Amino acid sequence: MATLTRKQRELKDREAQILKLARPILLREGYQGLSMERLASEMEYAKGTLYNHFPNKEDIVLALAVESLELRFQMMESASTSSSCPRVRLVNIGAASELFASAKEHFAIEAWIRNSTIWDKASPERQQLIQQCEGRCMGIVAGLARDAVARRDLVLPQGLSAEELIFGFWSITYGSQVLSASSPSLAVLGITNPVSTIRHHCYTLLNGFAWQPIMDFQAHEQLMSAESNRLRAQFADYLANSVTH
Amino acid sequence: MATLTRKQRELKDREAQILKLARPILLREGYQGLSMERLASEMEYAKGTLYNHFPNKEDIVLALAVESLELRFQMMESASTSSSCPRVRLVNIGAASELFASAKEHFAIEAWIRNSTIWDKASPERQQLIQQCEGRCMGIVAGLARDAVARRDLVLPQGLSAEELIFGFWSITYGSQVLSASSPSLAVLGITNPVSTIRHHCYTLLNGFAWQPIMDFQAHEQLMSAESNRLRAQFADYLANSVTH
DNA sequence: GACAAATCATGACGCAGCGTCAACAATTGA
DNA sequence: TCAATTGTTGACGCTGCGTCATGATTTGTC
Repeated sequence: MATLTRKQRELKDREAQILKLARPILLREGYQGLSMERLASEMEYAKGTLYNHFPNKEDIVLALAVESLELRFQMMESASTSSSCPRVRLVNIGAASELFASAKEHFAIEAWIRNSTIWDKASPERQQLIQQCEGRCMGIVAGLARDAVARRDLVLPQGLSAEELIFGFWSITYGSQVLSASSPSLAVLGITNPVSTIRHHCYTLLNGFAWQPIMDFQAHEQLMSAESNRLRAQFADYLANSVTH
Repeated sequence: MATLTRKQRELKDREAQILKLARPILLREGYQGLSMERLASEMEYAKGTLYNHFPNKEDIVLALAVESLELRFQMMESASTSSSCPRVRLVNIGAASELFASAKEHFAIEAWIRNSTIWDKASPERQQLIQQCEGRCMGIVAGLARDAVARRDLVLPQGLSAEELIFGFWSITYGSQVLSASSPSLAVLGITNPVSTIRHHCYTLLNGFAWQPIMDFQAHEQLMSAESNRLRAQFADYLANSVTH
């Protein structure tokens, strides 16, 4: 019977299945394209069953974001342990952030959850999970800055904490990624290669803070592309798979 | 008659009236809170009449954004002509940008239009208007950078155009503003004063590019707060009025 | 001032999509 | 074997967008 053949499919990790189905829809057709009825019918379940797993549509988006942020965290952690020199580690994290943003099916989710319409309707539990992810990411990078201070590679300017110093890099990276993704035709404005442009700014900012070892931009670029390749290989599954599927 | 008393109200600038009504709703209750029926009933018009002015709900949001960007442009222009020294002018524009972002009823609109769900459904005409505003803003700031180059206050690094140099400042400013507005509790992460933090980064970046005249952070701060006060006074009407009303 | 043409206003209607819930089915446990 | 519990279903209520036939108002013309 039809009922039986569906029952054979696991009942356990349906939540993961839902998310797996929802992610590409959200990527390809946006928030409008994702409807509970559609999700239900494509899964061959009734709508009510979905609501046994998620209290509302917004919570599905947050759940996707948790998955994505988990990936971001892993990439950042991998990048931050791939060297012993704090400045190099920070640059490597920059490469991780670039790579993450290039995977639109992950990065775009972050834009959705910063939308108050979505954030506010999701469950507090899920909201908290996201904040934890964010906190852990900040923890990695701020810790790294503190290492640099301990080693005397970096002197924090009067009035800036390690977290606040990192916030600048977070802002410029995230800001440029948002603008690149949403500003229709940066190229028309004269910005042809935003990624490389922002690399240049981060490099200048690092030198501006006199974060040792000072290097030239060539060396900076070489570090970034090397780490970028390493990460791309390490996380190929999570990046490529989810694009095609 | 009831019909007459409403007719007495101007028939001409109803579009402006609609926007005036819509803005505070959008600010206070978000995109969900803004409904065509509500807008219509609060204006004492039928829904169909609204659709004589705007093809859809999204277009209203873009129209609001055009108004806001117009204000941003004026503030930037005022800031950029309030000194003859390019570096000071750029810092003043930074103050304008801070001030603009502090007016949530304007800044929040920008977040909405970067949402593809909204952008894509709006009319091409309105989309184009927005892009023009953006272009004009970039024009001011990039022109300023070019002035600096002409005066030998600034040497563009190999591979960066004036626009690309400006893009860095745009990204860090905008990024920090988005994060401040949407990251629930930056303070928990250790960022207590994002605005002043980003001032510090911009200052460091300017020095990093060796943009003359090099100054100390004290001087930078003083410039910013002076310009901030000047702008606040000049644009008091547009900032305060729209908050209360 | 009378009448036609053009313009504008109206709100009932069709439709899509969210979330609920009473009814029903399956599973568990004794 | 028969509760009791747990899981599934889809029709239903409701909100809100955008349309359009109908009717009102204005404009233009003689």
